[in-house]
Amino acid sequence: MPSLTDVARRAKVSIATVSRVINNSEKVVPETRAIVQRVMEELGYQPNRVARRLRQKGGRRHLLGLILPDIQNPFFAEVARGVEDVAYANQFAVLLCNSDENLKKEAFYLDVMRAESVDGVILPPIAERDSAVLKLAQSGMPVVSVDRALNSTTIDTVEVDNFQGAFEAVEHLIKIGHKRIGLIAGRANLSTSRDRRRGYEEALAAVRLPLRPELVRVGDNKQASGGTLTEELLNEPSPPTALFVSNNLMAVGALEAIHRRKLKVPDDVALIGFDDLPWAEALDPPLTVVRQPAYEVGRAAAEMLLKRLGNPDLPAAWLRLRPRLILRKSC
Amino acid sequence: MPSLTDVARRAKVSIATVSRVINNSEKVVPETRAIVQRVMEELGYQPNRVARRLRQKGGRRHLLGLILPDIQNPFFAEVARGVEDVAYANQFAVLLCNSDENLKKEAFYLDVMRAESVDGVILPPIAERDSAVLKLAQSGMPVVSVDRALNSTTIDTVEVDNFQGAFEAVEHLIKIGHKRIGLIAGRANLSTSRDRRRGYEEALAAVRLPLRPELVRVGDNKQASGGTLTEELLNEPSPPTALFVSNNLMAVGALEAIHRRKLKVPDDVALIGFDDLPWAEALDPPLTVVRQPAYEVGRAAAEMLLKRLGNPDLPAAWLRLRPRLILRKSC
DNA sequence: ATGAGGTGAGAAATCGTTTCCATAGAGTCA
DNA sequence: TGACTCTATGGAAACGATTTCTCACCTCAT
Repeated sequence: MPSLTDVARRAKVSIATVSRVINNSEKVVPETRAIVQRVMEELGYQPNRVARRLRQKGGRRHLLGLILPDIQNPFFAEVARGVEDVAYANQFAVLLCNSDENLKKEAFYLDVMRAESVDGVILPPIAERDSAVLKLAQSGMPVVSVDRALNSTTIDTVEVDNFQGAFEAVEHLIKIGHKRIGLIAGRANLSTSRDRRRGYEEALAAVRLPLRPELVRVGDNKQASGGTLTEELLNEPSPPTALFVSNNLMAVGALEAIHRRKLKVPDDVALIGFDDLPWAEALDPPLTVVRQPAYEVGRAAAEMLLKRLGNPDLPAAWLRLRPRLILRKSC
Repeated sequence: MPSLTDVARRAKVSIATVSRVINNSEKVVPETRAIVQRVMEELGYQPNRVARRLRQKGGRRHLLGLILPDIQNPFFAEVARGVEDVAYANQFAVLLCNSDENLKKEAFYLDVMRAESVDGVILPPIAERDSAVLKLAQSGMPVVSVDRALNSTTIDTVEVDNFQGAFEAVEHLIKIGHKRIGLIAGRANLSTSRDRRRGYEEALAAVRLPLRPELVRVGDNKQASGGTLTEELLNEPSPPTALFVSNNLMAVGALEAIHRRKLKVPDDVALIGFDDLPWAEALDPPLTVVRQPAYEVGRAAAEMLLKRLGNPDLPAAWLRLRPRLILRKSC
């Protein structure tokens, strides 16, 4: 693999000149430039990003980190696409890692990010007060928190109005006549779970429906827990007639559990999930969901990060996108 | 961010000694080691991977590249998890990119990989004779081809027995009485598409059923094309009574199209897809599929790559995993 | 007491860039 | 013509590690 030095030697100029040609910074006389470019062509030279990054402390490394809690969750996959498309358009590569909702794994990857000296990091923090992330941000690394909020006002954030989305969903269930509405809430410590739960509670309160703790369960955002918790709820002495499930995977789990009980959706139990699924239409029945603009979330986060790289002194930005209730057949 | 030099100065030793402590290579007297370690602790020192990579030409960079055609396809997401878990267990970070089935994008990312000097690259090649990938491999970069085969015998490959899977699926359709079986094939230029198609053809031939070209359509592996092609097939003068769909996303599209026509699965049209889906059970009806061991594929690929890093002179390995027909309700 | 041998640690080279500073040569102007 | 400014280019330092070479010092045997 040829290096700058090889090119310089072959073109009979100094490495400084070659570097100038590459970065077409300062002036290089057209003839010299032509020669150098020809030699680069001949040798198939390509600058070594590692060396470049080492030297260039202030500059763009054209690399950004994305740490996702679960790449198998279609919501995050869609966020990733949003990030990735913006990155690619700006010739950034994305270093994508999976934290598995595991703080230790996240810490490992944050270290990797720091050590790889990426330009910035985008992530849905695993907990609201995630000290590893806060520390990284304080050390000067640009960080954008997506989907979930961090307990800090100085960090760029892109989130969805979870309260509003949940409120509308439960409001809809009430409007079509449900009085006993169960909630399968998301993992604790997540701003999203809290906000969605609050939406559920206030939608009930708004029409003076009692909040029944026995109809509320807390899951871990995975498909399996959606199933077992739904079974628990259906086993209650007087089970709910409708279910609001705080995340997409758990909603699928809930649907499966209901099928196992040979119950009909929506006649026996109505169901609304949070987060759309590309295959929601093909489910039995097509699932009513609160759709988050996941792609937009990713796109906005990446753009926010790039903007911050351009101007590090910008005040922290906070973007809240609107979710949308998509009515299908499950309620 | 403290550097080796800072640690050395603070510990009153040379940078060489600090380096030796870090890599606990050669001998360092315990006392010195203790001092250095204490200082590293105090300063929160962490070696800079960029600098390390620059120098260390032969050594492990603990970074591997994964280029996926579509991260939103659950099959690839599962592969990614397999890769990622092995990587994490060996303290490797994964540089994950999305080629979007786009050769130009893939080429860009391959350049990034080379420039980032990753240890090796894992990818499902976008085409069978993918010159960019072959060139990279020839330049000495370890490459593992997953899921899809490359037109080369010198590249490590992990694939699934697509022929066998398709054969069994179509054989099953025949066994339950279908005679007019449609095929929605995958994108051309893919070894997987070719093998699955061959499985379809030979399963028909095995029982002397005619191969009807009008019942075969070629899609692009995306959900939308599954839908439109299914509609085309259903519009045929004498439409198929069963459909074998060569990929998971297209199968979902097919299911939706069938629903749009108010037809019943499996009574009006039976359906088998290739690739399982985490939510296949919740579909209407639960989808019969040929399940590929996606996680295993990723795991095996990562292990193969790590093994090659340990011993570059190993002959090329070729692993073919068995898929499994999972009978649900769609046929 | 002296030389051999072993061991721990420092000095310096190196990786491939960027960038600051120096300089040669050309051009400009009085 | 000499002083002065440009400007294109070269030289060399720096980035932060690894690694080779070298050396000082200690031990032990002769």
